[in-house]
Amino acid sequence: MSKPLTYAERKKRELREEIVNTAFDVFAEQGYHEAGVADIAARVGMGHSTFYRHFESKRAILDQVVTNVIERIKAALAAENAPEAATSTEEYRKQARRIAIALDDIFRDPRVARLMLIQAGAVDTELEQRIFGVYELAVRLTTGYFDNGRDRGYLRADLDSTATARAVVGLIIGTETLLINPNLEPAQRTRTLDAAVRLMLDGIT
Amino acid sequence: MSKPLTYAERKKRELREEIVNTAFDVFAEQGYHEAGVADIAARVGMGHSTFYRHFESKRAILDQVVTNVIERIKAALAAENAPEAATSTEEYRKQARRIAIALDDIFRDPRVARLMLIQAGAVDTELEQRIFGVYELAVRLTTGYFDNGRDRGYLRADLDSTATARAVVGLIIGTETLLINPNLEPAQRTRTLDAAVRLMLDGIT
Amino acid sequence: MSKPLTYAERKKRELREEIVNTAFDVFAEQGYHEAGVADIAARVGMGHSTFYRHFESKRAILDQVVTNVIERIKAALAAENAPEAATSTEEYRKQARRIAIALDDIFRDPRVARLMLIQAGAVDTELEQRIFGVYELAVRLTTGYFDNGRDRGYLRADLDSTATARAVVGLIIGTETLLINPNLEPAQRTRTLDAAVRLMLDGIT
Amino acid sequence: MSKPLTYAERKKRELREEIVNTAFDVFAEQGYHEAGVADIAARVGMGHSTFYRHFESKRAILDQVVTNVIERIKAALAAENAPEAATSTEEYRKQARRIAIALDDIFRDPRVARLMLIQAGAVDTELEQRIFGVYELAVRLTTGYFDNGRDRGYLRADLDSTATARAVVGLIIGTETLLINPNLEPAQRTRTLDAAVRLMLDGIT
DNA sequence: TATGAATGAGTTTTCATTCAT
DNA sequence: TATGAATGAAAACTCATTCAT
Repeated sequence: MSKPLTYAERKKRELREEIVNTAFDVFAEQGYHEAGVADIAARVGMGHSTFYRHFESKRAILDQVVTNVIERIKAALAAENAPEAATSTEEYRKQARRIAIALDDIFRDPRVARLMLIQAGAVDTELEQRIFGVYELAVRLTTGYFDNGRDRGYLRADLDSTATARAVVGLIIGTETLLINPNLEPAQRTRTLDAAVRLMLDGIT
Repeated sequence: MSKPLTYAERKKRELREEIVNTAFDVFAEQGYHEAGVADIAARVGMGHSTFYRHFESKRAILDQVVTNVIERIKAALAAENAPEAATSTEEYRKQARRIAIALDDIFRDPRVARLMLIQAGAVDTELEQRIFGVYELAVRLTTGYFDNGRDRGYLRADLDSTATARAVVGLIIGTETLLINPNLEPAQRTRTLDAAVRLMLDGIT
Repeated sequence: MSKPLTYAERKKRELREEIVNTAFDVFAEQGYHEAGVADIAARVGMGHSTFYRHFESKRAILDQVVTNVIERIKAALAAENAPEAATSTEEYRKQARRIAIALDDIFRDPRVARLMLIQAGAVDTELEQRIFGVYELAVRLTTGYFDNGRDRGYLRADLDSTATARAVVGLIIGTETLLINPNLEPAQRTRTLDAAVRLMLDGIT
Repeated sequence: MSKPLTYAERKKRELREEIVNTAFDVFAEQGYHEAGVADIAARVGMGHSTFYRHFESKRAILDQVVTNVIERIKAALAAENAPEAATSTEEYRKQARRIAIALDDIFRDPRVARLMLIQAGAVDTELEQRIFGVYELAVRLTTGYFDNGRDRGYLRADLDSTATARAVVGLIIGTETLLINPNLEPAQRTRTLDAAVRLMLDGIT
């Protein structure tokens, strides 16, 4: 599928990646609107007009950054994408925990959390739609798990799978949002995530 | 406490409120950064410089809008602010539902949700801190409820109250965030909220 | 020439004068461009639109203030306006000193100095012309004194009366300008003025 | 001290100088407050935002213009900065004339005179202080000359050197101010300056 | 008549993007 | 190709003046 690349092509691709990565840092730190193309270019160490040899616009690179993150999220969700896998409550709990850990692996990076949960939604409608698209994908996948679990009998029979899936995805992104708060003691992260998983499985009662 | 107001003072106050309200609409619809003072003024039907007779700056009116919303949230939280109130599981369930409904009453207004959950965090650090401040207040109050419930024996004895409180608040704001999505069928709102409350109380298993 | 004024007319005239006086203060303190009509009105203790019942514009009141000062200067110059008066060197020295004192009486008021020597010239061409007009009037009068003194033999026969008159008027306004400097010790004022008069009469050699 | 400059650097520096020079013209002609950044840019023949690539603000370029002029004035004053130089009345007269000519060389440029003597003082307190600073420097230097001349016996023994120095500096700036008047016949300039020097040396009597 | 309210013209400044070397 | 230079569209904000009560 991929032809061998010339040295120049490889170099260019590497630079492109470096720009994306730097933009990721800069957008997360300063916010998309506060950040300037010049900030990104300066941090990469190149002239700011060179930026435009690699990306169409400031908006375009944000798209790229977001796309990358979304890919990673989708991959994390897909990895466990075998609703039939779990056959017992115990397996189910483990599966749930694995997914939680996989997602948290992505979101514990403050850049990811800040960009996806705080910045991206505020840029424009199109990006907002993309974010909501990911959320709804997660909801659909989760619905699948729930349907499977209910069919196999280790989830409540009266479970409203879609609605509950949405609540669970909400639980994840909401909790990750709260964990962005830099004033929190680090220990709270693990405890909060444990509590979230436990909440999902057993509720508080 | 309140002196009798002259007609002019009343008029001025009303206009101020109208501006705040319009700004609320405009910020929620277009986003804070996209919206201009001129947009707000035009929608109120006044010259743009008149805006500055009532507010110091664009940023200042955002503060006012956010302050108003925060007040309402605090009021909603405070209304049920009697951790000892519930003395049985049943009462507890009702109390939880009441709080959920009260909060949802506020957040079902798409302006509130868009502004607080999508826009405000992306404006600047100071506003972000205020938002986190409200979240943490909610966490503290919720922790109180949980401690009470655990003490009285109708909540799990091994409940990590603070961590769980954070997860619950995350559940609320995350779920409300997902419910902003305008592509959702309206029916999903009720079902999702029910599922969220149920999730909190009983988990999925 | 003047009919008896009604009470209302007198009141109005008084208020007008108060506004002029206040404008004088404000323009001198803050500078014409920095000062706002609102500042003047506020200090008089009236609404700012009332200002426009008494003056056409911000520029118009500056004109009035300047006119008043120019009147005073002209009066001071005219008081000694009798070129033939001095008949001896001694009388001449006294006359020169009297004029210097009379002018300094006007310019020692920092408002006058700041307004006339620093602010007024920078407003617009028309006002600049008026200021230059006063200077040239002073030059003409001084030329008259010099012609008289030369005719009577107590001034140098080779005196270029107009050119010298211009230098003398320059000496006055330049010295007064330097004396505006608030960092100067008060004692310097008298000494500097004495030196200026002495310079004019005897030179430094 | 100076590294070789690239072509681009030279170009940039030249443009910067051209902007400063144009700003000088514009400020002198229209006055600082009346002039807009757009006027300067338009006259240079560039877009108005380009201005901001070279200077921080409108105020900043005024500072630069004024700094340049002050440097020239200081240089002119320093050139004769050898109070001991003159040893006889005759030498002294020549020295005085040289200084007068050097200063007039600077101030005969109407831009210099208008900017320094009319505009700059009216901009803000900080600039006013800088102007007064130059005047006081001139006073200090002049005081040195006078002390020297008095010590050597070719100036009046009762000369109040500082006060007289201030009067002389006043004489210079005041006379230059009067010579700004565009209605004056050109011949008056020379005659007035001669008269001013003569006034300083011999007085009118 | 006196006033606060309203206004819009005008100014400075920023920054994503294009141009020319 | 890489870059600094140039640009203009846009936006926030000010204030002298007019309007309406």
